[in-house]
Amino acid sequence: MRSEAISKLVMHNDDDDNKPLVFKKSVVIPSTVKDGDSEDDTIISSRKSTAPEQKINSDDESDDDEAPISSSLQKKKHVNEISGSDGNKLLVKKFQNGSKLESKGTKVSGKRLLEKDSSTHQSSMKKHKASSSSAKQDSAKTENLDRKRKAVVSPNETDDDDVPIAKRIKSDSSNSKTPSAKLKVTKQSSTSSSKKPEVTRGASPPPKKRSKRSKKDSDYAKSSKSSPSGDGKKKWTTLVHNGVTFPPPYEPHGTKILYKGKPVNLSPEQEEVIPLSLSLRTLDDCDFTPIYEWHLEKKQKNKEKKGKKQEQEEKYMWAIIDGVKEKIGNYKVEPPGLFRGRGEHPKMGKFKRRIHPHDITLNIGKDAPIPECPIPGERWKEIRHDNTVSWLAMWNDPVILKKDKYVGLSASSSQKGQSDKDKYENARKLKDHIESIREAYTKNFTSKDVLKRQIAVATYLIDKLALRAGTDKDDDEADTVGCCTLKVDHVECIHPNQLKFDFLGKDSIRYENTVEVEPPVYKAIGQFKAGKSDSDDLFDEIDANKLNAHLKELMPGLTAKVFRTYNASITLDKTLRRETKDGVDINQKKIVYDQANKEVAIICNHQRAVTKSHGAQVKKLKDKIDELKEGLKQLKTNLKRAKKGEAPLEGSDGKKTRNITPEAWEKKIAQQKMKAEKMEHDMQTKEDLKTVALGTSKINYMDPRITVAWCKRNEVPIEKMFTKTLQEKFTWAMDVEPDFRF
DNA sequence: AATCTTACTTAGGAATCGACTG
DNA sequence: CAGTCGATTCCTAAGTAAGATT
Repeated sequence: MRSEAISKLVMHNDDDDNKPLVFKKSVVIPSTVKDGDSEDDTIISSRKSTAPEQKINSDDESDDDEAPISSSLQKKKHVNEISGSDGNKLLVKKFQNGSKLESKGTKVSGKRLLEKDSSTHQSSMKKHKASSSSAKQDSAKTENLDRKRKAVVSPNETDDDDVPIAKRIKSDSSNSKTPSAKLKVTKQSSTSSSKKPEVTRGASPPPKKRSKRSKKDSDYAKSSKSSPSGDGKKKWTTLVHNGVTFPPPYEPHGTKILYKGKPVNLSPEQEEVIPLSLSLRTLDDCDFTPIYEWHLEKKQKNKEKKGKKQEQEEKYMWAIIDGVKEKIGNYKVEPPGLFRGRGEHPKMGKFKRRIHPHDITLNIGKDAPIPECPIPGERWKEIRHDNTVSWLAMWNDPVILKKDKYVGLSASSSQKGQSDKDKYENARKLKDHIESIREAYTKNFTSKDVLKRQIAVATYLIDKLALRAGTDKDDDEADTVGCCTLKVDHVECIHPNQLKFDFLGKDSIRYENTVEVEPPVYKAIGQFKAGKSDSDDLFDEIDANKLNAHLKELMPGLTAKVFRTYNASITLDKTLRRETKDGVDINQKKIVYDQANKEVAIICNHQRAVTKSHGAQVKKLKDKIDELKEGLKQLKTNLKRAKKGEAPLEGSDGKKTRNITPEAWEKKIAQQKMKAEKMEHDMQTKEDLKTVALGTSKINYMDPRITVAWCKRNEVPIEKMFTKTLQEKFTWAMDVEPDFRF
C-alpha cells in the first residue's frame, strides 16, 4: 500500500520549475527534498468537487505542469493556505458545500479579478516574451468596491505657499545623526560597540560623494560580483551585526495522512509540506485530518514557548552602524511555505523552499567579526564588505522570485529616516517646477510627434490620477499594469471627453475610475488606441525608462513616483489648512484629519478588503442608534409632562423615573441627541472607509512634517495621529516648525 | 536600445495585541 | 476572566528605478 499510495501522492518534479503548476487536481509532494538544492515545486491544489475520479496522481507528465492551467485556472477556487484554525474550519465546512466554497474562493482572490472574459490578454507583452500562454481569462467575479470615485480632477497647482526647502535640511543633512540625537534611546551599544566606536565615529561624517570604493574585495569576499551598486554613495563606515536567524528545523512528528482510509507513511520532507498547506483537508481520498489535529495542538504549544524564543532572537535584532545601535527590520529568514502571491499569480501554490545559511550573503564591516553561522556544520554563502549598499544580508529563491530578498535596518533607523526625508524633500522641489511641467505637457498633447504626445499624456495621467509608472514585468508575474503598461482596453473613451479606466494595478488591486479630461487628451488617447487590438500597449512608443529619462530633464531627481508623493502630500497640506477649524475639540479635529487622509488614500487608490464582520458591526451601531432614538421619544414625553407639572412616565422596564425639572429634561435630551448624532457619524464613517486603507498613505506618502506641524498648531497630541512605531519612524520630523508647509 | 541585475520603497492581508464587554 | 473586536504590528510580495550588460 504504502509505496503505491506514495507514488500516487508524490512526485518529484525536479527542476523545470517555472512551470506554473497551479492548483490542479493533485498534491505533489517532493519525495526527495534534499535540503537546499532541491528545487521541487510543490503544488497543493485545491480541487473543486468536479471530477472526483480523476487521478489524485499526476504522474503523467502532461498533467504535471503548465498546460492545463488555463482551464483549471478558470475553475480554480483558491484557498488561502497556511491559515489559522479559523480559516481551516471554515474551509472544512465549505468543502461540504460547493457553493460556499465558491464564495470563499471568490473572496480570497476574486476581489482582485477583473471581470473580463473577453479580453483574453494573450500575453500582450510588447516585449514579445514568448510567454507560453498565460491564459489569463479570469472569469472570476468582481467584488465591486462601491466607493464612487469622484473624478479626482485637478490637483490644482500653484499656490506657492512654501518654505525654503533648504532651510533645515541643510543643517542636518550634512551631519546625519543630528535630528534624532535625543531620541536614539539606544544610542551606545551595550554589546560590542566598545570595540572601537570612537575611531569610527569620528570618521563617519563624510558621507558625500565617492562612488565606488577603489580597493574593493581583493582578498576578501571570494566572488563578489564586482558590481558595487546602490546609488554608489557611501552608506556606512563601520557595520557590526550578528547575521540572521533561521526558522527552527523541521521536526517530523510521524503523524500520517489517510489514503482511502488507510494511513500512509511520509518522509519528513513530505510531512513538512503538508503542515504548510493545512487549509486543505481532503483531496477526496486523502485525509489530512490526523495531521491537522496535530497541527492545532502544536500551535498551542508554540504559544507557550514564545517568550523564550524571543530571548534567543534578541541578539539578531540589532546592528551597530557607525557606532550607533539600530534596530534591524527583518532579521528572520523567511520560513518555507507555499507561495500564494497576489491576484492571479502564475506561481501560486509552488513550494517556497527552506533557506539555508549557504543561500545567504552577509554584508558587514571589514573589521567586524563575521557572525557565527547559527546552524552547526553549515556556513554562509558569502561575506561582503560593501559600504555603498545598506543591506546586511541577502538571499534569493529563483524558483519563486528572481528578485533578491534583503535584510536591512528598520524603518525607525536614522538611515531609513534620512532617506524618507530625502524623498519628501525631493517631492517638495516639484512645487517649483510643477507649473511649467504642466504647461509643457499640456502643450504637447497636440504635438505631431507621437512619442512626445505619448510622453505628455502619460505624464498627465501620472500627475492627475496618481498612476504608478508601470515598469515592465516578466511573464511569470501576475498580469498587472501601471501607466506605461496600460493596454488599449484598460481605457475607454466616453463621449465627449471622459475616460474610463479599469485595470489591475499593483497587488492586483483594481483601479476603476472615470474622469473628465481636457479635450486634447481625450483625442490623443483615441489616437493611441486606434488600429490596435485590446491587448496592445496603449503607449507603444514609451516605457517607464523613457518617461523617467524625460522627467529627469525637467527636474533633477524627478521620476514618475515623485508625483504620487507630491500630490499626496500637497493634498494633505492644503486640505488640512482649509478644513481645520479653531476652537473645536480634538476629536473634531481628528475627524478633519482623517477626512483629508481619506482623500489622499482615494487619490492613491489604497484599498482594503471589507472585513468579514463589517456588516455585523454596522448593524450593531444601527441598532444602538435606534435604541437611542426610542429613548429620545420618551424623554420628550417626559419633558412635556414636566412642563405641565406631571410626573414622568415610568420606563419601559417598569422602573420608576425620577421627577426632575423641565430644564433637566432638556439637558438630557440634548445629551442623548449628541450621542445619537455621534454614532450616526461613526457609522457613516465606517461605511465610508470600509474599502479605503488610510494607513498606506500615512506611512509612505504624506510628509509627516505636515501632520506634526498641524498637531502643534492645533494642540493635538501627536500620539493621537501616529502610533508608537510611526512616531519612531518619523522621529526625524518631530521637531518641525508649526508653520511648516509642504 | 533593450534587457538584466541590483537595491530599495510601497503594499495588503494575516497574526497578534490590548482594551472593552458581558 | 474569557471572549470579542478594533487597532497595531508582522510578514513578505510587488512595485520603482538605478546602473550594468548585451
